Amino acid sequence: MPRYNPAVIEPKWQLHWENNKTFRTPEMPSGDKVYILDMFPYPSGAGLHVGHPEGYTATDIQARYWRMRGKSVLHPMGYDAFGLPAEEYAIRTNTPPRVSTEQNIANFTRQLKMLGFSYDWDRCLATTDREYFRWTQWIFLLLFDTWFDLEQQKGRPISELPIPADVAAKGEDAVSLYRDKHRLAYQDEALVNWCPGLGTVLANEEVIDGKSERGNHPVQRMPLRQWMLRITAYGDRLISDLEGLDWTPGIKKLQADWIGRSTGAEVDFPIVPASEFSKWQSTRRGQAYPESIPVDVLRIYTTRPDTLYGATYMVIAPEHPVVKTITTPEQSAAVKQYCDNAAFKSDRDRTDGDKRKTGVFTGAYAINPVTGKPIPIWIADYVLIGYGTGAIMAVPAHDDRDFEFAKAFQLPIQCVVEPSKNDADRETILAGGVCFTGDGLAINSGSLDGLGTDAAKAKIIDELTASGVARQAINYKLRDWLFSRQRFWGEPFPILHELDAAGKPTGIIRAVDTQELPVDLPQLEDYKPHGRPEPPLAKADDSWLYVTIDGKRYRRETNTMPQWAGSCWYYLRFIDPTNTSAIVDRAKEKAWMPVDLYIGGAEHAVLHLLYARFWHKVLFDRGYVSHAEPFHKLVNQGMILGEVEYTGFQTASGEWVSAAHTEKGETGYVHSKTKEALNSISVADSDVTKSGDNFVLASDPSIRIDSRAHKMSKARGNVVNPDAVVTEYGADSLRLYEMFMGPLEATKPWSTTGVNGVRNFLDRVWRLMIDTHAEGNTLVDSIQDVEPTAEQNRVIHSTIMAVTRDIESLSFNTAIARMMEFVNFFTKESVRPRKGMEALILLLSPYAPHMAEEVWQALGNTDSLAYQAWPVFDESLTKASEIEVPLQINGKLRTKLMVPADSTAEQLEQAARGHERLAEWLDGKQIVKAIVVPGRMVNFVVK
RNA sequence: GCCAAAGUGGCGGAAUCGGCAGACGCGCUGGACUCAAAAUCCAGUGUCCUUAACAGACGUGUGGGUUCGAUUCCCACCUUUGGUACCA
Repeated sequence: MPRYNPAVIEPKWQLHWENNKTFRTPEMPSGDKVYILDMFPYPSGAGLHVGHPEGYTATDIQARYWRMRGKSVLHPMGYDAFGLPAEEYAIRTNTPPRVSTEQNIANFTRQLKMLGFSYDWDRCLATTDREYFRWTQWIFLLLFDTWFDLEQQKGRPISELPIPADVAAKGEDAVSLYRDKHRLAYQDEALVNWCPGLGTVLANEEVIDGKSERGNHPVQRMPLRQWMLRITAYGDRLISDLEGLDWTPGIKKLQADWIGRSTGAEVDFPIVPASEFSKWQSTRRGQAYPESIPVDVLRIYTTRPDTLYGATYMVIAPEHPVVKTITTPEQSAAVKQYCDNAAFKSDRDRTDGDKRKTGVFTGAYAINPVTGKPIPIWIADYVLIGYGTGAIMAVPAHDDRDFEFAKAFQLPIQCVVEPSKNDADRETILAGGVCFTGDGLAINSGSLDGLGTDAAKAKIIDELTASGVARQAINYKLRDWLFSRQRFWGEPFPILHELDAAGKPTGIIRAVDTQELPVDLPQLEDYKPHGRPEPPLAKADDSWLYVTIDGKRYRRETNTMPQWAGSCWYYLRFIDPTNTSAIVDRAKEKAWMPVDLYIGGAEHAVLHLLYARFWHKVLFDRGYVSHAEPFHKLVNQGMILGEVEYTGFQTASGEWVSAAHTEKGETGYVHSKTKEALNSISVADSDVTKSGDNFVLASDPSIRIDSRAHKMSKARGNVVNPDAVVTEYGADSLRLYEMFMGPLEATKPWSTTGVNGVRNFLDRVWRLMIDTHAEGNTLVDSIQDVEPTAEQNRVIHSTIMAVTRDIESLSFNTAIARMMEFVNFFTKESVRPRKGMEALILLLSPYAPHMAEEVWQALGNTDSLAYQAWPVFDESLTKASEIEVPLQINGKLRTKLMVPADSTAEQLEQAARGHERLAEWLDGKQIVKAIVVPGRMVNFVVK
């Protein structure tokens, strides 16, 4: 065969691997196992993006490498196919979602196979498979059957939930409702994010800036009865278990911050006339801190109980229940207007713009329980109903938001924390003129005076706990997970609502028997959202919608699960994809889990990983999995940007404007002085030159040109299609290039000439071994069965050493560079020992498997190299007998010296002192000190 | 604003522990081969000074510091990218 032709070689080997089931994984690992997982893709209509193969190639290299090292490797692939985009695509193309999803999956599969990934395709699954979502529904029922025992910090079967005597006394229905309230999956009337544009409610995590993450539609808040998952119960464990994971500190922190655990205190402020305060105080002293909030108090949460003496007013959220009861008649009109306004505002409007504080006075007062003074109660939307108790004590002297609010409404500011003596603003802070949020010494605070912030916090909590006014409390930013969606293309809930004789729901719910799973989606002609919160499944035929069991009539739950559901546990199903009696076989689970390496995009750093960890912990508590955490090592691949573009700016009349004088306006770029709209002009590479730190127009250096790589997008027209790259350069070139671009985790721009460069390398490898003039795959004559020379051995063994080390540390770019050096070296050698050539092909095989197989065959092997032993290196052969050592004077490199590699420090120094070039430098100077690092360098400090 | 990551030639990037800055690739320049081109092979390629060589000076965002020696460690600042946004 004359030339390297991937168009022939690649399909040949793909077919070979498929027919021979080369990458079939054993049911159970033999010896060491390694589970290498990709974040499975969403099979969109657009097909594979060049970002996908980046992570997939990295994991494939790992999988192929560890197979050659003799481990049992589990390396599966599947599809996350339920969810909004698939449904929107289906509506747009007027195809049923199941049909369009299957088409998209077929296309993705074709593309993935075209790239030669070594997945065990027999384990492929899609979250939309009935046999898959049967078990997603089963896990939901497990959540439904579990309550969280706070004492044990553990999920337990609902049947073990202690029922209080007073509830038990009220009968079976009361017990049933009590249980429902404690389940990990529960229904709640909650203020939800309703998105009319998508026709569904969204999780907090799916709302960004008051708009839907998907589609950027406005989101409103409205009360709706929804399914919730009690993820907050696992908040502490989700934080503390991060510790043992091999994730970057950044990602861990992101998760911990998202969960947002804070410790502080809940404090009751009585809403009573000042004259009755002491009476209230003495009643409280005699009792425990009440679990539910009494009618005569406003309960707040604070992380700064040490500043209680500085609380000069209170603020409650507009949705707070006491708004109705405490507002005075004089204020009621203003209050009503403010609250109505807030309700109509989306979160976007609330947080938009300059965040100027707004609010209204209720007319009511509460008593500060430490000073006994009445302080006014205000309503403001900067206090959120969903966090803490929905009410705060405002300490304007020591909280930025309270300070701004106090300034806006002329409320008193009382400093109670003294800043350090050398604080520049000390006097102003003490006078209440500037807000001070740092730690300091308590002042104007009764018994706390003189204590540091932490000590003051501890003391005030002790005192108030003793007098029944406060207690220590923990809060999370994380909210319970809103789990239902009003869309068609998702897993139906396996839940039945009991109906009375008149067909009205009784409020009693029951789980669908696990034997009846899966609950399939009904056939629907019209599944489009209609902008009302009634789910599309409600339009199903009665035969689907209504069920009679033991003479009782039920209506099916018509909400569906969010897209996250299926991806919360797919890694478990890969272990045992066809099991019909359990989510996964216990022994297999124990043998294969946890996932040893998990690679995917950083966009899943919070949501997917948090949700999956939560489900995994519930499965763990209930004894279905053997590890508390599913993903041991996590790596986020960086984004691949489009090619670098040079952009210049011109006025409407065609005059160039330097990029230094432009800024981003509302619709595009404008002149920073005149605000005149500018046109962005793409400038050719050849018309640009570098000047200082910037690029400028070659014809006019005063015009700065913007140079950057942009995100790939259809609108910009810079999307690179993997199909086209494979057609032009081959899959091995695409794989190799994506690994050669730079570190896996870095964001990096695409470069077509770069792809050409690695293709060039593969051509060189080919010519190094294959005689391009002969018929068939004949080796070049220079490959001979001889022992390598010492120099050749050095190259061979140091390459094996470096490539092995780099592959294990995921430094693929440097591993490829080492192989290029190997090829550059042996291209010049007229005798190429067969051993060395075989080693190179094995080293290269995880990166460019098709070509490697082809050359391996030409080298006379009949089997696939997929399970060939990885080359071993002899470290003693990697070392040269003589090395070049730099000689420095005062830390500056002056010359170099050839010495035997094993020279001692003394020998090195002697050799250096005798070096003639150095003598010139030492002339007339005195050597004060000599620093000698054997094998590294010599440095003389001279005067 | 806050959090995270990052700033090295014309470009992507490399440099286990603080020890020869710029591996490898792209691009560019020159040469060989060719009628010619492509392909291939060979050589060169951080900036500046000097006619040139030898050599020298400078050089890892900026300014300081620690050190015999700093891309690497410390402090301050600037810029870029990503995330996040009133969580009391």
